Amino acid sequence: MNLEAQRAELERLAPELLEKKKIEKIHELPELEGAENGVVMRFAPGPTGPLHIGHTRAAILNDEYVKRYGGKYIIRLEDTNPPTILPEAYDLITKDLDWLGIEYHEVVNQSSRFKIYYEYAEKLLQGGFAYVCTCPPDDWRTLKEDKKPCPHRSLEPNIHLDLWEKMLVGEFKPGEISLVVKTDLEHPNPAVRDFVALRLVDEPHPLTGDEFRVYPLYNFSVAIDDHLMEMSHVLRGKDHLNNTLRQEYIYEHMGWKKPVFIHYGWVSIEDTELSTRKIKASIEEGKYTGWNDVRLGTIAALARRGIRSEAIRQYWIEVGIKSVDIKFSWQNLYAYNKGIIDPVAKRYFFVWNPKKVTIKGENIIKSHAPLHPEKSELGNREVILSGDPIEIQVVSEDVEPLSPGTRIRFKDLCNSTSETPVVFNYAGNDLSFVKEGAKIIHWVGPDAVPAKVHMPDGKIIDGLAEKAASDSISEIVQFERFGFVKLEKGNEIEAYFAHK
RNA sequence: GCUCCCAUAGUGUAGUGGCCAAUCAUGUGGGCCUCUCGAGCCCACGACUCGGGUUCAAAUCCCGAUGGGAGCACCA
Repeated sequence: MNLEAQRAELERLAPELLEKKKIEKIHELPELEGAENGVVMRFAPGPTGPLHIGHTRAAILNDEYVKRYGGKYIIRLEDTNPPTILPEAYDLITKDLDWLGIEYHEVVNQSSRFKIYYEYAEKLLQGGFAYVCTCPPDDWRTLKEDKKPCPHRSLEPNIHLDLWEKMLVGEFKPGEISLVVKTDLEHPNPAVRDFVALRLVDEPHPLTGDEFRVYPLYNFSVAIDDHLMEMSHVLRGKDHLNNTLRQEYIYEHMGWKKPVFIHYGWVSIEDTELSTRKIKASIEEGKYTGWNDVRLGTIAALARRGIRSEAIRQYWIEVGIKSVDIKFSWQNLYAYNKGIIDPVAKRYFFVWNPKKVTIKGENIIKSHAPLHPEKSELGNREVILSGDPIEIQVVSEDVEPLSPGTRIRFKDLCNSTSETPVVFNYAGNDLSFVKEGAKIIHWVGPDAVPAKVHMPDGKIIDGLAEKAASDSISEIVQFERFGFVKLEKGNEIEAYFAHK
């Protein structure tokens, strides 16, 4: 029986089986192994600047899991490299997290934990799992690349403890001494052989000043903190795969139970400047107006444009925690955002590239345009136009190509036929006109206010917005036939473009 | 150079050996619609990287190739 025949037979016997069942699948994150009794998770940014879209995956996904399983969510600011710290970032980051809807239970600065790090450094030294090295950094690295130990590696713990003491009290200068964690010099992966755990920094720290000179390095402080803070799961990007390998040596040296490590894929975000260092420099040069310049991918910029945090959350949940490398898709993010804001955004007319046109044959026309096409309860924008002839402004491109006699419906206003591209004859207000093929265009009356739309590429589109739009300052609205924007107060109407 | 990770439509995703003639979303094209180049509804387009192997049966397991990505800092 071929496919057609089978189908025909089925149709005869059990037609209901042929109906395609539409399964609305709600996309969910996969379960986490060993999470049944709650989790402790963390998000650990360096306070080098405010958060950007790239940070939100880790921040949101960890949050999602803590919300799902219950437990504790710790924000740990990894401020162990004074030169790169931006003091205001501490506040900017928690503000960004709040905006994102992250429910964290604790905020910890690593800079407040130096004594703890020293304590564990000493333990590692005592156990023979670390050594204090005074080789020139380059020499030490070269030896490591050749799988060779430096002369200090095999010395007795007592000697190291003694040097460590001297390192702490200030007998050395930065670059002269460091504390190194032993891993496996024979390891085929050069990225996991012995790594430096603590070093000297002379630059004052914005929070602790010059109280400490011995600074922990990333892999060391992370391993200590993750254990002490009792992390059950560490969910982070794949770029940390080799760091995990290194950190696991510390767990093994100390005899600690490891958390569950999960690494999601690398995300490439095109066409968006995300480098904190570069952004900071450009702000100082005046190239960007600030951290919330709409050309940027910072949380502050996205919020300003009318991107909702729920959209970002939905996007990352959809993407999930697979270890595939992905391309970030603005388009998909915008689609989620549109789903959220379209049902609530008020509609207004914005006329770019405006052109004055006249309507002859009627001296008073009233317009009631709904603020939202499906939500009549939001009310209308009422405009009364009068004059002889009546004068309005429309988008030039809408009328320029018009040949005489073309039917045009001015949306929510009236019908007309064109006499010339700028002169129209009133043709009643019966909506069947649209059915007959009239083109619908939007317009603004004489009371329109100047408006500027700031596009994400930095371009500014000047035009006129209907007066009622001033009632929605600081809201996300839709400029019909243009796109969604967020309104800001200015001398005129300042709008920041979100997406179509 | 060494090491590691990954591979389903343009993008993201479901899929854990038979129910895959492959899911959903997004996108693109078209249609419906008394008012958006919007929304909604409907239709269409579009993918298992390649080559071997295991098996009655492979998107799914194994090997190899190719391609993409990351790490090899006294940054985080």
